[in-house]
Amino acid sequence: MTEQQRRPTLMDVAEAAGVSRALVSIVMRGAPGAAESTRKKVLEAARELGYRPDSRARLLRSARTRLLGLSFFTSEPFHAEIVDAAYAGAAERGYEIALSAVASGRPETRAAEALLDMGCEALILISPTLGSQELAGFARRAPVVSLLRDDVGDQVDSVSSDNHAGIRLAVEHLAALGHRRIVHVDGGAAVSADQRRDAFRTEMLRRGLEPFVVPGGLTEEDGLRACASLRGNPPSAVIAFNDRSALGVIEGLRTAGLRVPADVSVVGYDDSQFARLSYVQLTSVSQDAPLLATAAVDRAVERLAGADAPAHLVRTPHLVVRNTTGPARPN
Amino acid sequence: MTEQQRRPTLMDVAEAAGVSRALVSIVMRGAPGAAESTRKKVLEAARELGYRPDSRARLLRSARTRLLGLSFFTSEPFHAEIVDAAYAGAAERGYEIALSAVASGRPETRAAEALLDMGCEALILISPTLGSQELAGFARRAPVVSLLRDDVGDQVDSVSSDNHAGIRLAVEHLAALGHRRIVHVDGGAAVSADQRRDAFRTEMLRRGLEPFVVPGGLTEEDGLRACASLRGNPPSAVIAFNDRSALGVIEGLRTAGLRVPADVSVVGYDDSQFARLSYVQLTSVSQDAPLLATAAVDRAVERLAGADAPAHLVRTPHLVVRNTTGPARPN
DNA sequence: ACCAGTCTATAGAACGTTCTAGACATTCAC
DNA sequence: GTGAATGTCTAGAACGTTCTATAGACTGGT
Repeated sequence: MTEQQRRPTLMDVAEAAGVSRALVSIVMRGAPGAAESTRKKVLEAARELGYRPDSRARLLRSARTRLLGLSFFTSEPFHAEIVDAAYAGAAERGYEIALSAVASGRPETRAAEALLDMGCEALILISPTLGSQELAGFARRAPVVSLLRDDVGDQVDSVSSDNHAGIRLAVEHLAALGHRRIVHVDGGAAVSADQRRDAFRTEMLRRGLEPFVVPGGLTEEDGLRACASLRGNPPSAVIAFNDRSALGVIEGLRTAGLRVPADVSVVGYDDSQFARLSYVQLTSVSQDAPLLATAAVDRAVERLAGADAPAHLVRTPHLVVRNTTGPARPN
Repeated sequence: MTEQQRRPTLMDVAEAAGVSRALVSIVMRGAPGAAESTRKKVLEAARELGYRPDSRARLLRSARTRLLGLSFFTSEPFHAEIVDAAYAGAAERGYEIALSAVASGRPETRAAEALLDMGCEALILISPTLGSQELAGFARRAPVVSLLRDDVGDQVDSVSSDNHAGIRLAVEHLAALGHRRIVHVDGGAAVSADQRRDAFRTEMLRRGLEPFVVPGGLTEEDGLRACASLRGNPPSAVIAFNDRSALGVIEGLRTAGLRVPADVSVVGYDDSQFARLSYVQLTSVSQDAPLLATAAVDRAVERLAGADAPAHLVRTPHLVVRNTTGPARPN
């Protein structure tokens, strides 16, 4: 049962195929320098023995590990979507992904250090909370790409979503439906809450509309609470900071006897898996995880290919219209 | 900017401290065999140079890597909670966790192979979908622990939650509140749906109650749909297969003009992060991610310590009572 | 004085790969 | 027919650790 037989090495395959270790290495890597006939022979021997290259040794020896380190938060469902897309993006460019989670007793520095220790050539950190000082420290050891956060100093690349554009899409959409009294339930002290709030003000004023902003937050409770403060003078439409908050808002409107979208339209932000699948069918601004993930991978690869200096890339979000927005009620 | 200076090695530290490589290794590992004075000296030199051990080399050379491989699905939020807890559990026992995700273009076999290639001593697979044939294949190379699934053959350990006990808790709770017409919206073809359905039947019959079962599924839509089929003869209480389905049920009841819990009580399953934080305040059966995670880690460690044969462990869930359950309406 | 035991330290092999340099054949150009 | 170029292969060093074996310096007991 527990007969842990030693796993076969290059040497074993070499002996079985009657060639040298180096040649087996060449064949396994798909590198040029082996005749087609021997290539077949070696591959056959490897298959026979159940040989798999040892990634530790491979990583240790090779000049280029072609390994991209990716850190994510276990507490953020959206990060999982990015992880998913990053695997595909990396594979396309001939890179592997090494994962490291930021978890309860495991701070971000630890997660990042672990990736470096594994031999990652570059780091992609999803919504890092580290100071730009510390980020710069990592950047001295390998290219670092910050994903979902752009105020990370000039030593670090960043790929983020255009918050202004996202809010503009939401305002545009609602304005086109005839809404005029639009309220933004903001994200409080959250990352990028300021950007979205400012964008809301700008876009509303540009259209000659008054920008009502209500303090909110990241959770359903925050949305619910914000909604309560609107009691007595309900808006025609609400743009929430994120989907979870939007859900709270919807809940609040309902308990106040208002229908969505017949009486009030609601727009979320994130287009989270939840918003998509849920019975809620939330109209939401999508940051597009796959897009962001591949952009981050691309940027990391470019830096490794010798791109001069860190850049701050911004991707444009798009609006996904579902069932929580509709024409404004004539009054 | 891109001055990638070579990272310091044991050799560099050894030279700086004026000792041998081997001694530095001993100090860095905290192994016995170094005088306290030199230990300080070496540590100081390492700190000075910013030395960090190279995990590739370390993993390659050491007999015991003390590395536990953990595979999870990016699509399952609950898995993230387990990953979180696994880090803590492993650290407590002096092990590290290596992560590998099952993602879109990345099947489970690939995730598991990668972990083995990295030198993991044991594998913990969260809700594996592999056949017991394939699982046994991995088990020949290293101890494998299946988490959240127990029908995995006799070559593989499993740690799962007692579905029968979970359902019993829910039925008990509702019965104690005076509910008699209780409906189970089941999980369709999902893993452990059968177990929960059977448990529901048994527990209801034991109490002389008729076990109504309605086909459901994993998502909010499934719950919503199931609810629609109950129209006309609403139950007094509903036990859903999971929290997401429970949410759909609640939504369905509401649109039918029924209040929760005043008119109908609803119990979910999973006690997901979502159910906890949400404004919904769902009463739910908790599988307790930390408990399951540490149990899985423990089991892996025991197997590595030489535990004879694979075992199938079952952990008991508990009920978290929140605001979606209340006394049955007298009629 | 001597041996056994303990503590500290080191040299050098080993882990399983990739890389560098070069050997040997064969082909090609002239 | 010669030199260069190309294609195939190999020996052996290297990557940065840990491990095994052993050396030397002390102790303390006889």
